[in-house]
Amino acid sequence: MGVKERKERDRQEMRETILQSAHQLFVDKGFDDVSIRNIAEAIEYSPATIYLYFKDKNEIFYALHGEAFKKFNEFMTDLATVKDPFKRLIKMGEKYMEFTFKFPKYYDIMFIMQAPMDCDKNSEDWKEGESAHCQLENLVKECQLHGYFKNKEYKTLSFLIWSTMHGMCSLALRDRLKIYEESERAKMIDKSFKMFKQILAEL
Amino acid sequence: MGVKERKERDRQEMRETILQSAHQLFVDKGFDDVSIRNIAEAIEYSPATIYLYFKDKNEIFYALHGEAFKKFNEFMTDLATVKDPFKRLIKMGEKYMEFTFKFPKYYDIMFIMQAPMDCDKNSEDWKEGESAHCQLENLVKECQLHGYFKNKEYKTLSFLIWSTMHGMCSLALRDRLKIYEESERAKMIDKSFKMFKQILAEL
DNA sequence: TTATTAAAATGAACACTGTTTATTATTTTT
DNA sequence: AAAAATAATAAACAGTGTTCATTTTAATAA
Repeated sequence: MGVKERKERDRQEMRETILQSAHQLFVDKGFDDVSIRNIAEAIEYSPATIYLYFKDKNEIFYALHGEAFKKFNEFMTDLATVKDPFKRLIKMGEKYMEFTFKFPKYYDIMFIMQAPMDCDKNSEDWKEGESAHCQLENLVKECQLHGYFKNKEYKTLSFLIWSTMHGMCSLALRDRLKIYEESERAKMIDKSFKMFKQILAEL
Repeated sequence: MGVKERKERDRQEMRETILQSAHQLFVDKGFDDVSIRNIAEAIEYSPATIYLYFKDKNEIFYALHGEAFKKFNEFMTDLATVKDPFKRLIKMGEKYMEFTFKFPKYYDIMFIMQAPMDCDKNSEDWKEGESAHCQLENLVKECQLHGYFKNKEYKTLSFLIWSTMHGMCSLALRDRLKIYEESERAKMIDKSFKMFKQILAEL
């Protein structure tokens, strides 16, 4: 009598359906510009039904947040092909930027959006995020084994690197480069990243 | 017959009143959590009246955006007391962080918030922002005159410095330091900034 | 001072938003 | 086939930014 099991499967399926629609709408328009009614319409259910599967809009946020990090980690997998750890670190930076500008709504939900971040640190969704950060820290550590970053605490340096990358990306994403001529904006990011690479190399 | 002049004065006064209330509410609750009706109630006028003085909520955003930068520049004035340009740059970083955590809603509106940034680059409000950035660039240039940052393009380096500071501050403000233990979070920023200073000094 | 004109303020509405609840429709169990 | 449990919904609530026809207030002209 696997009726309970089937019910649970149906439930998960419905959650998945909702999340898929939410996801699609979200990537196009961003979290704030997608309403529960939009999602409901897309899956051809009433708005109230959504609330049978998700506590509120924020719970959908968490799920998408988790998905975004999953996508991010997948995006980073081919780093493994680069043998030299320092080169891999640089490649990681390049891919970080690529991800940012290819999936701006993801980046937003991952690192910028104000959202009740008082979530369960033990949840599935959160692990993907921790994994991403762990990868950076391990890579910095590995660099140290190869003679880079001497007399630098790897945790602190990792955060500093992340901050720098995030700073550039988020300023660009949130249109704070208007101080520069339009033609220079993209170049600014490039040159800045180049200089950053150089600084890291000489560290 | 200075009636037209007085009318214009009244108009500006009303704009000021609205802005002051908006400002107060905004600093407490943040832009998104302040409604036109809130502002209207505070100044004891009907919501529709606001629209006689501001095109929409975004125009109020612009004004507050400008005010924030003004406040920021004022906050930075006492940098002048530091003679050595490099020390002044470091002090600037310290004050940048101090401003961020003292006036988080300001920082938000200045550097993080998604808002139609397709504004008039020639407006009053914008100039304060440009001035702030100009100060950084000039300071970096001055450092170069004193032997710092050799073979580095000052514009690019300025942006890189800004990015790093913004990265640290905005990640903290938007609660993205949950990967670290609660007790370590504040220290992380401190240590990270310390390392940044060291790197800059050796550049 | 009164009538006319111009300006300012508003109440009410529109089309949205997230969310809750009482009601109805569908399944499962007895 | 009847009763119980589950799922889905329509309708409502309280809120949002914004617009517009109407009314109130102030300035000008007769």
